[in-house]
Amino acid sequence: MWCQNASDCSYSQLAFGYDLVRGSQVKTTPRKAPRQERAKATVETILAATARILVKHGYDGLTTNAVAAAAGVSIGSLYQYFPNKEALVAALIEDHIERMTAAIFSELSRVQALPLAAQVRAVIDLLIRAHSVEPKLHRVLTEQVPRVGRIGKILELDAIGQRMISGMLAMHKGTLAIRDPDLSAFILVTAVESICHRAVLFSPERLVDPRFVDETCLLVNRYLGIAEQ
Amino acid sequence: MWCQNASDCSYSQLAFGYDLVRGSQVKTTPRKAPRQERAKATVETILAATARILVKHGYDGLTTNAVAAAAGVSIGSLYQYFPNKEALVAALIEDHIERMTAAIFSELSRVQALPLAAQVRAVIDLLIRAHSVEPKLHRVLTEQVPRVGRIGKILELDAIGQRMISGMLAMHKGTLAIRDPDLSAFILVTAVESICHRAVLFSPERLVDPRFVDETCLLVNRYLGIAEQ
Amino acid sequence: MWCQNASDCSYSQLAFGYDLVRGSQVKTTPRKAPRQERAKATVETILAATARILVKHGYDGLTTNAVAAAAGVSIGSLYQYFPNKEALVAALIEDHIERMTAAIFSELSRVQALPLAAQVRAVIDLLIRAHSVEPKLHRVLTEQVPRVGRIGKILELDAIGQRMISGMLAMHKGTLAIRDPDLSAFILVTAVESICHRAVLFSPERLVDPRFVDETCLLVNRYLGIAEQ
Amino acid sequence: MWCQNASDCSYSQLAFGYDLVRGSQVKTTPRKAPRQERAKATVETILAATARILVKHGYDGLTTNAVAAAAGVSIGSLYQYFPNKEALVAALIEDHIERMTAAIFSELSRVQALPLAAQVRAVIDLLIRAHSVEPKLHRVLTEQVPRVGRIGKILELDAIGQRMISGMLAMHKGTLAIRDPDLSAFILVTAVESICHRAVLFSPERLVDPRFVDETCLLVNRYLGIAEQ
DNA sequence: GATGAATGAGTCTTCATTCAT
DNA sequence: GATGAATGAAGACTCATTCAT
Repeated sequence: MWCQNASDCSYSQLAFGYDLVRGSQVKTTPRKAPRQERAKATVETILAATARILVKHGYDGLTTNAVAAAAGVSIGSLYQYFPNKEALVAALIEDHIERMTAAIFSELSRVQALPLAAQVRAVIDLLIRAHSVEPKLHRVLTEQVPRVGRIGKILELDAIGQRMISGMLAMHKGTLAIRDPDLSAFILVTAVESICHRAVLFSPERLVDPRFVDETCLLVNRYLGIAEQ
Repeated sequence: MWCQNASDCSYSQLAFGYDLVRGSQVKTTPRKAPRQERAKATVETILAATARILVKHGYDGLTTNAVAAAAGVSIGSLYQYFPNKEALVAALIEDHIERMTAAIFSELSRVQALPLAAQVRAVIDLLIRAHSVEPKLHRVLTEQVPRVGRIGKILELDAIGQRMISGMLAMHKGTLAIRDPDLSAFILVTAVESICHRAVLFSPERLVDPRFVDETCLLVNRYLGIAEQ
Repeated sequence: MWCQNASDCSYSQLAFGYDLVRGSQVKTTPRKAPRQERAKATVETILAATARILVKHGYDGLTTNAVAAAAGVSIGSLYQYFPNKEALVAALIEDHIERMTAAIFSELSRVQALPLAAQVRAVIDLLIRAHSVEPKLHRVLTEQVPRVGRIGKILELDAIGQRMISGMLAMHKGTLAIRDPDLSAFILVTAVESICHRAVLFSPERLVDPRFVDETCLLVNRYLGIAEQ
Repeated sequence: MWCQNASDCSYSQLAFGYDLVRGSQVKTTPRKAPRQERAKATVETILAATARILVKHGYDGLTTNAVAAAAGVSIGSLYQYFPNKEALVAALIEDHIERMTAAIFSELSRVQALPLAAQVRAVIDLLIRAHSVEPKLHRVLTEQVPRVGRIGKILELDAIGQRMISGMLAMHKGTLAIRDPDLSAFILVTAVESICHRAVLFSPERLVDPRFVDETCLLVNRYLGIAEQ
C-alpha cells in the first residue's frame, strides 16, 4: 500500500472543493503613510523596483533585499513603509487594479449611450486596453500571486463585471436571444475576458489584425442575436 | 478527419510562447526509473504525498522534507528517484496532463462520428470532465506553478486544441459562418476552455444545471452558424 | 545611632559583587540636563512611556521607537536627552531607587527613637511599603534588567541595609542573642527583604492579613531574642 | 501635561497586578528526539554550548548562531532539534531543575527519619547543595530568563516546598510555637531559600564558615521553638 | 537500496542610532 | 530644538540537498 495516513489519502480521490490554501493571514496594510515628499519618492521607487523584479524574476525571485537593492534604498527603509513582503505585492495589485478599472470606468458612461452593437465593440476595446496597461506585470500578478489572497480583488472585478452585464442583459431581455441573463453574463464575461487576456499576453500579434476584434464581436453578437452591421 | 490520434498532435512540437521568466534550467527528469515493484510503489507514494501537500498548503508550502515525511519515506529515498524539488512537480504535471488528455482523447474518435451540433456538445462535455479530473490539484497546478516552466505543458494543451479545432473548422469552412479558421479556433478554444475552467473551479453549482452546457453550446453554435436542434 | 542619614550610607561606596556579565560599558548618563520647563516635561513623558512599556511588554518589548511613539515625541527628541536605550532604563532605575529609599529613609529617624521590638515592626512595615511603590515596575526592573548593570544598584540597597542592621546589632550586642553581627545582618536582611518582596509580588493577599507582619516580626524577634510584647 | 493616552497613564499610578508579559506563547518542545548516537551527542554539545554562552554573555548575548558556532555545529543542526531559541533555554531549565530536585529528593526520605533539629539542619544543607549544582548557570537562569515562562517551573518548586513544609509543621503543631502552618511555611521557605540562594551566589565565602549554617539553623529553630542542641 | 543527520546559503525582519531638513 | 526619514548590522529561522553509515 502506498498510502500512509487515512485522511484524504490517494490524490486521485482528492475531495472536490474550492478553498485553496486559506489566504495568508498576514496583514498587508502599509505601515505608515509617507508624509514628506522625500518619503513619497522612496515608496514610489520601492514599488517600481518591486514591479521590475516581479516581471524579471517572477514571484519566487522577489526578495525584500533584492527590492531594496534595486530601489537603491536600504532594507530598513523598505520596512518603514511595508510591514512584509506580501504588502509590497498587495500595494502593487491595488495599484494595478485601480489603473485597470480606471481605464474601463472612465469610458463606461460614454459607452452606455451607444446602440447595442457599438456597445459590444466598445466594451471589448476597453477590455483590451485595460489588459494592455502593463501586460507583463499583469501576467505575473494573475499567474503567480494568487497566494497573496489580495488577488481576490481581481476576481471581484470579474464579479462586478458579471453583475453589470447581467443587469444590462436583463434590461434588453426582450430584444436578445437569451433566457437567463445571469448565466449568459457568466458565459460572456468569462469568454470575452479570457479572449482579451490571452490575446494581449500570448498573441499580441493578433491585436494588430482588425479582424480580431471583429470576430470577437461576432461571437457576442451572434450569441445575443444582435444584428450585425 | 481533423485529427488522427493523440500522438500525432503531440504537443512536443508546439512552440507557443508560454515560458515566463527564463525557465529554470534545472533538469527535472526522474533520476532513475524504478525497476522493482517496491520502488514503483515508493514513487507513487511520493507523488501522492506531493499532490496532497500541494493541495493543502500550496506551492509555497511544498518542501521536500514535508513530502518525504508525508510519504513515510526518508528524504534520502526521495532524492533517489527525484533529482530535485522541481522534478516532483514536473512529474505530477506530466501525470496530470496525461490524465486530462486521456479523458479527452479516449472519447475523441467516438465524437468525430457525430453530426456537428452533437460534436460541439460532446467536446464541451469532455472538457468539463477533463477539468474535473482533480480540480483542486488542477487549480494549484495552473495558478501557482508556472515557474517550473514545465507548466507550460498544461497551457500547450490549449494549443493542441486550437490546432485540432482549426483543422476541423477548415474542413467545414463551406458550411460554417467563419472566415479565418485559425482566428476562430483561437476564439472558440479560449472561450470554451475558460468557461469550463471557471465553472469547475469557481462555480461548481452551475455544473449541475443542464442549461449551463446548453448555453455554452449555443455560444458556439450561433457563432459558427450551426443549426440548433 | 546606627546610621546618620541616607547620604552617608551612600551606596556609591559599596562594592558588593553584583555585576554579572561584564557590565555593558555604555555610558548611561543623561546627555544633557533639560534646562527649560518644557524640556523637563519631555523627559518626564519619555520616562513615563518607558515605564509603561516596560510593564506592559517587558524588557524585550522595550524599543526606543516604541517609547518615543508612546511618549508622543519624535525619536530624535528622545535621543536629545538620552544617549542610548540603556540610559532610559538607568534613569528609571535611579528614579525607582530614589523613591524606594525615600520611602524608607524619610521614616528612619522616627523609627530609631522606638524601643527595639517596635523598631523591628516599623522596619518591616517600611520594607513592605517600599516594595509596594510600583510593584509591577519593580518586578520588571528586578527580574529582567540585571543586564544594564545599573540594576546592581537595586541589589546594593540590600547591602546598605545590611551595613545599617549590622551596625545596629553591634550596638545592642549585649542585649541580643547573637554572636556575629555581620552574619546575623546578612541572614536577617536577606530573609526579611525576600519575604516582603515575595509577599508584595506573588502573594498580595497575605499583605491584608495582619498576622503576616506579626509573624514576620516573630521570626526576627525570636531569632534576636527580643521579648515579644 | 506629560502624558498622552488616558489609559494607565502616569507610571506612578500603574495598577497593582501580577501577570507580567503573558508568557511567550512559543512552543518550546524539542522538535525531534535524537535517535542515533551521533545525534544525541550533537544535542548534548548544543546544550553545553548554550549553557556556556548563557553564563559568559547572559541571555541577551545568547544567539542561535553563536550557540551553533560554539557547539561546532551548523545552525541547521541546531534547528533540527530545537524549534527556536527559547527551546534551548527551556531544555536547559528542565535539565537544571531536574538536577536540583534530584539533589534534594534523593536525600529526603533519609532526612525524615531524623529528629526535628537535625531535620532542619539537613534540609538547609540540602538546599545549599542544590543551589551549588551549577551556581553561575543557576544565577543566569533565575535572574534573566523569567521571560521564557518555563521559569514558572522554578516557582512551582517553591510552591511544592511550601506545601511540604506546611504539612510537616501541621504534623508537629503541638510541639511548635506556630499558629498558622501555611503562613509559617511561606515565611520559612522564603527566608531559608533566599538565604541559601544569596549565600551561594553572592557570598560563597560564607559557605566555608561553619557558623553560617549554624546561624541559619538558629533562625529556624528559634522561630519554631525547637530546642537548640 | 535506505536512512536521517548534517549542512549552510539565503530570507525575512527588527531596531538602535544618525543626520539632513 | 525638533522632526522623522533613512540606515544597515545583526539575528532568527528555513529548506533543498548531500553523504556517511
